Amino acid sequence: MRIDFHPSQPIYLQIMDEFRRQIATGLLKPGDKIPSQRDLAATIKVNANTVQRAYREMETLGLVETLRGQGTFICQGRGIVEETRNDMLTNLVDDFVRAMQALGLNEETTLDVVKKRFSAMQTTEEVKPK
Amino acid sequence: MRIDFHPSQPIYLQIMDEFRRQIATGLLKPGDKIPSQRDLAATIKVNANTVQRAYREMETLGLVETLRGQGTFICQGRGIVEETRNDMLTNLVDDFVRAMQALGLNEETTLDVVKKRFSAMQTTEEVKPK
Amino acid sequence: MRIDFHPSQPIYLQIMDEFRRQIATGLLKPGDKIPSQRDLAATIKVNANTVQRAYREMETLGLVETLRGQGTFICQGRGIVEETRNDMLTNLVDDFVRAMQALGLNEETTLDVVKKRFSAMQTTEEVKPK
Amino acid sequence: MRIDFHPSQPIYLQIMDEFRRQIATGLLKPGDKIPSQRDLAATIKVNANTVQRAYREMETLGLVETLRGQGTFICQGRGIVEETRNDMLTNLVDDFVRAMQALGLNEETTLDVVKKRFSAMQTTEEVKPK
DNA sequence: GTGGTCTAGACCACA
DNA sequence: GTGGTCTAGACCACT
Repeated sequence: MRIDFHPSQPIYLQIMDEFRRQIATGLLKPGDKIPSQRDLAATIKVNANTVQRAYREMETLGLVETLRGQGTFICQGRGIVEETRNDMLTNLVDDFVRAMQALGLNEETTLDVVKKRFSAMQTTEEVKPK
Repeated sequence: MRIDFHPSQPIYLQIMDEFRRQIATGLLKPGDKIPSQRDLAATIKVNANTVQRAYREMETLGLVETLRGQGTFICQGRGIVEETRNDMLTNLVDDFVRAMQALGLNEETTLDVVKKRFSAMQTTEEVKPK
Repeated sequence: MRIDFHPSQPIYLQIMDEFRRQIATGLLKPGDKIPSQRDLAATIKVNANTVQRAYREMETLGLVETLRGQGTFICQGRGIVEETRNDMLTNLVDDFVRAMQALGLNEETTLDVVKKRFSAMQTTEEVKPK
Repeated sequence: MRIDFHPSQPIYLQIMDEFRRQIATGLLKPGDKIPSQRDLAATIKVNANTVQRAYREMETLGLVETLRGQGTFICQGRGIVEETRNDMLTNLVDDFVRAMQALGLNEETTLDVVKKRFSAMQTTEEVKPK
C-alpha cells in the first residue's frame, strides 16, 4: 500500500480506499483477516492511531468486523464485494460525468478524451506527479 | 452558485472552481466583471473573508484582476479560456482514468459505464448527492 | 457534566450519553450550538481528542452537525428529539425487562421491586457510587 | 449459553453472569458440578483462557470451588443463592431506576413503560439485538 | 477561535 | 499479540 504524505486526502481515508479497492477487485474476500493495526502501521510507516481510525470507520461502514484480541476481518455479508465495487464505480463515474457536463462536454467528446487518455497512460504508467 | 457546507472540498476552492468552470465554458468572458466580494458573500451565504480568499487566489493565478474601487474582472490574457479549460479537463480525465484502472477496468468497460451513466443522468438532472 | 473516571464505560461514550440525555429531555433543541470541543474539554478536564471522538461519533449517528470553523450543532431533523428519547427508553427498558425475566421475575414482582427502589432513592438522591 | 462477540461486555464477564443467573434462579444448586473448563470452552467456542478467567474470578468471589482433578462445584455456603440473587437484583433495578430518573421519568410513567415492554416481549421472545 | 488530522507514547482489557 | 482508550501536543485549514 502506497500512502501519499502530501495529504490532499487524509491518510486514514487513503487507507480505507485501498481496502475498499482490494475488496472490490477480489484481492480481499469476505472472512479474510486483514493486517493487525500495528503491523500495518509499521509497514506503511504511519502512526498506529491513524490505522485504527481507518479500521474503526470501516467497521461502522460494515466493511470489516473487529474481534477483540483476534484481529479484524472482512465482513461475511454476501453482497459486500459487489456493493463496494458498485459504490466506488458509481461515485467515480457519477462525479466524472457530472464534471464533464458542467464543462459543457457531451457524451461523444467525453468518450473521445477518455479514449485519448487511456492510450496516453499506457506508456506513461508510473508517473503520477503531485 | 451552490455551496456544499460539508467540506470535502474547502469552500473557497469550490468558489474558485465554479468561476473556472464558467470561464472554461464561456459563460464568463475576458473583461467581464464578476460580482463584488460582498454581493457574492451575501448571495451564497458565506463569510466575506472566504470570498476574499477565493478572489485573491484567482488573482495570483492570473485568472482575474482587481481594480481598486471598480471591482474584479476576468483577465484579458489571450489563452485564458482554453488554458483553464484544458487544465480542468486534463486533471479530471487523468484522475478518472487512473481510478478506473486501479479498479481493474480496461478501456472498453470504462467507456461502457461512462455511456450508461450519461444516459442515466439525462433524466435525473438535479440529483446532487453530497 | 460529571464524568466518572473509573471507566466501566469509556469517557467518550459517557459524553455522548450525556448529550443524548439532554436532547431527549429537551435541554438541547435542534439547531442549538453545543460547546466547542476545546471548551468542553477544558471544563470537564478531559483531553480535546476525547471530546472530538464523542462529537465525531455523534455526527455519524446524525445527532449533531459540524460546520468547519463555526462549531457543532444539534441536527435539525424533526424527529431527532423523540427518536433519541425513544431509542434510549426502548434500550433501557428492553435490557431491564430481559434481565428481570432471565432472573425468573414476572411482571408483578418486577413492578414491585421497581416501586420499592423508587421510594428508596427519593431520599438517597445524589449518592451514585462507582 | 449464547455469547455476544461484539464485546460491550467482556466474554468472561458474560460467562460469570450466566452462572450467577443460573445460581440465582436455582438452576444450579450448591454442590452442583459445572462443566469442565475445556468442555465449556469447546461448546461455546471460546478460548480456554477466557473460561479459565471466568472460573478463577468466580472462585475469588466464593461462588464456586475447584477441586483438583475432580472439577468445579457451586459452593455450599448457606446464603449463596439468595445473596447472589439479591446482588444482581439490586444492581439491575438500581441502575434502571437511576437511568429512568435521568431521563426525567417519574415512578408512574416508568411503571407504565415497563408494563408495556412486558406485554410486548411475551410474544417476541427470541429477539436478541446486538 | 473552530474543527481536522496526525504523531508519539502510555496503559488497559482481552484471548 | 490484539484491539481500545486516553493523553499531550503539534500543525493545518477554514471562518
